[in-house]
Amino acid sequence: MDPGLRIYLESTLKEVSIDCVIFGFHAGELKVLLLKWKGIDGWSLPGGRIYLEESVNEAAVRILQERTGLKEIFLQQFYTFGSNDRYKNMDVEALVKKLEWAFGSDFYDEKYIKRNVSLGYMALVEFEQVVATPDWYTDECMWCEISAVPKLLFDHNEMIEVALKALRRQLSYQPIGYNLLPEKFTMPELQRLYETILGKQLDRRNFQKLMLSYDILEKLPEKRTGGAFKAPFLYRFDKEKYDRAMQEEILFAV
Amino acid sequence: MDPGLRIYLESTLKEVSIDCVIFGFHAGELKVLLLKWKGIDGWSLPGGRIYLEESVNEAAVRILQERTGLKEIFLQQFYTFGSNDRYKNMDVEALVKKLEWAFGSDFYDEKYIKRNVSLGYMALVEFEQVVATPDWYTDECMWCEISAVPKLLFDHNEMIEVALKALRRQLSYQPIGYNLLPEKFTMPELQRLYETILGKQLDRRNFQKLMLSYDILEKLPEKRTGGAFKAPFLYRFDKEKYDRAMQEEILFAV
DNA sequence: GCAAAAGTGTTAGCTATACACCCATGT
DNA sequence: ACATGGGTGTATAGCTAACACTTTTGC
Repeated sequence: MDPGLRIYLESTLKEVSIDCVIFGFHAGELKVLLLKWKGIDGWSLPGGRIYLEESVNEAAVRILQERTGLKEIFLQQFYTFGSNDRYKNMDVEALVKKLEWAFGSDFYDEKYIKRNVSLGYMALVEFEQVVATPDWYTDECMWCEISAVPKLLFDHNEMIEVALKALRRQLSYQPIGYNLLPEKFTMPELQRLYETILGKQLDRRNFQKLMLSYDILEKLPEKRTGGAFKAPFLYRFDKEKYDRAMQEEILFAV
Repeated sequence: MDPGLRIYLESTLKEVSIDCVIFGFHAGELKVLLLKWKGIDGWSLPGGRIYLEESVNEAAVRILQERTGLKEIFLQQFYTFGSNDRYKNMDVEALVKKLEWAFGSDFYDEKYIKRNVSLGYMALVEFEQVVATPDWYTDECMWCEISAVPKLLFDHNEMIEVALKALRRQLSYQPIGYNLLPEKFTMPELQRLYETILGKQLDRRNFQKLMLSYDILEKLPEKRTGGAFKAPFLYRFDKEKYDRAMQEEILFAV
């Protein structure tokens, strides 16, 4: 086994790890970041382990930074997955063989694979700013449309489902967008984001009225030029008011 | 150390454990179940460890049953606490000494106390049905009004805060009451429950209208007699409709 | 000029809220 | 009888939801 990997395995918690559902928004589509495992034909969510001396939230921030290069972004726990049959839909024997082949015969250990509690974190990131980087286990990154996620390793498909549900729920009591959109964005872009997350169409006029009524947007004098058709106005979040709305959990009835 | 306790410690996960905020409702007050530790003068939330072969949700159900005698009740994860400074407000040295004195000098082990991730579960229970039972560590149970919780061991005060916040949030998109109230209850009792959780007064007529509009209540021909004053009607939840409302997460704008 | 997207206001229906009087029961 | 709590309906304000035409721009 790679000595670096060994040190990592031995200086981190064994029974608990973190998996991240990293949501990005691009070309009118909600996407998640996936990693392809070395040596086996399987994709998974980015994840990682917790060093003994860091908090789980710190670990999540670190893992996110390692995979995306981003710091100080929206990142929160959404569920902790602790089934003892988290691998029930997989051919565990075959997977273990492949893992041993790829990572060395001492990689597989009951305590690393049989019984692991995963803390699910979800992150909202600006797609354009992400520099996706694989980890020890993986050698390829991919942004995948939420509606076209392939069968993933472990219970990661379920994790995405649960994260999406949590995200939708969150949309009803907190504003979303600060971390998913670039600094300046147009109202139609914001609307597309909401529509994508909620999975339903919204009325343009009502959406605009609603968003403006929350008093967290600043209309800029500029417009987004260069696109085809009529140039839309640009907006920016008023960070202070946005944060206050986050705190207060004002009802966002969309 | 007690041999039973030793077996328990050794057949359970070491880095992860469960703490339960068990909410009950009695005499118009929201209460939580607390346990008093043996040998030391400290109270904590009921908690427990996870056997290697059970899922964390199964463990939570088991722990709840061990402490309250109840099964099949409302129980769900609300947050996972994984700070590495979860004991920062405590005199850890002194606590450890007391624990060793109470449980044997081999009780304390870095891996059991220094770095432990706690899965916070909250339960809603019918106060009257609970037969509170202490565990290995404790010898006394107490229902404590939510507004009068003493300084607890570990970070358990914070846990109650977070649980209460989650409960309030939940109230806005799911009905609550099935597990907190006896089978038959009056509208004023239900209202008191909501008022207690939300921490604010509600209008009687509007509350009744709202609750009835959700179509999850069944009005019974009986009344609650025996009390002073006019006898109120009894209601019962229509379990099927109630469960559907839980599933659908209909907006409960209270 | 035409197709596609963006800007903008009004109205109707509904829901949330505020509010008061009578009734039943125990003391 | 009176004090206390429970039962019930209505009117108003505010919000949600539905809806269409004009403007801009690239082709």
